[in-house]
Amino acid sequence: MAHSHSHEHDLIDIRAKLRGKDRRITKPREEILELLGKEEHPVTAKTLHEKLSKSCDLVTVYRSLKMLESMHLVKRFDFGDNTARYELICPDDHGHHHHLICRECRTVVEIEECFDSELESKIAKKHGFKNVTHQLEFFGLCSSCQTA
Amino acid sequence: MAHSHSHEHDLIDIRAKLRGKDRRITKPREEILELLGKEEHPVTAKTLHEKLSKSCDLVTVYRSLKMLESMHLVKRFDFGDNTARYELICPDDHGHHHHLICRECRTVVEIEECFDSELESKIAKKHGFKNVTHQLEFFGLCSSCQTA
DNA sequence: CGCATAATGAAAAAGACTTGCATCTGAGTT
DNA sequence: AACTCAGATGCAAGTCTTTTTCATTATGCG
Repeated sequence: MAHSHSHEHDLIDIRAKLRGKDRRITKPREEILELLGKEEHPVTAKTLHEKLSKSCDLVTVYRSLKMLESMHLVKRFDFGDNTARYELICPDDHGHHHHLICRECRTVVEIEECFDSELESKIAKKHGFKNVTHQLEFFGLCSSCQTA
Repeated sequence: MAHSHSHEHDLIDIRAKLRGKDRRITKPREEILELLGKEEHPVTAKTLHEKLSKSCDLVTVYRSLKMLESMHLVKRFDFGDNTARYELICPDDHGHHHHLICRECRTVVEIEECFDSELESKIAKKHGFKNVTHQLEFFGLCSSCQTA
């Protein structure tokens, strides 16, 4: 899936958003955002920290991700292995897409398909909820792992 | 959602399944299954252990849940708080249903609705995956928390 | 430039889950 | 009913992810 467009624009947006909330633009945060922009799939804090070549503490990675999530700049995913993964929310899909994960080798495929949104509003209405979103992930056996 | 039917039958089934796999029916396991049968919503190992009035070690709860999951007798859910929750798979829905969780107070509502299964087979086919399942949870603000 | 306050690093803690190992027990066999 | 042994348990300790505390540093507004 495409994170391949120019990021300069996004970065400016993000800076503006941070300033507006009394948040500072620091080196760790810039590096984290830059790295996230290059990732194809959701990454764990630990992986991110390793790729950052330890230029900041792992704690800072955790803190930054949490903060960025609260500002809706990144999105958290759960692949069922007790480890949070994060992706930069890209304007294309408003951060809304899903994944298909191989139960065996953990390969991840980005999925743009989703069910009709009226299902969600129906459910929201039925139970008196507002602001309903969903987390949807698919799990299966990828072609390589089927034979093995 | 209904876990309200007779459990005797289920329990017999379960015993048979366990025996067939060289698994033993022990007091902790019986109690865990019985308790799970009474739960309305997925529960964490810790909660289960507390309700078990500590009649067995927490480790045994973890081990049992893992084992029962591998035998497809219970299902694991992720509500995005780094803690696994488990539900007894009831034959009614083949263990397939979803939840609507309040982001604020963490109230859980069981949801029977789901998208058309052809979406899943379409995705499986498109990426050469087999045996595809999905995890789907809805998050929102329940009526009480909207006003607060 | 200076200052208030947000962010960071380091260490420690918290929390969920797992593992090692000695002991115990379920359940098939005699 | 006793025998046997693999599977199950308890307890202690360990791992892994994430959070907290607190002293120190640094961003960015005035």
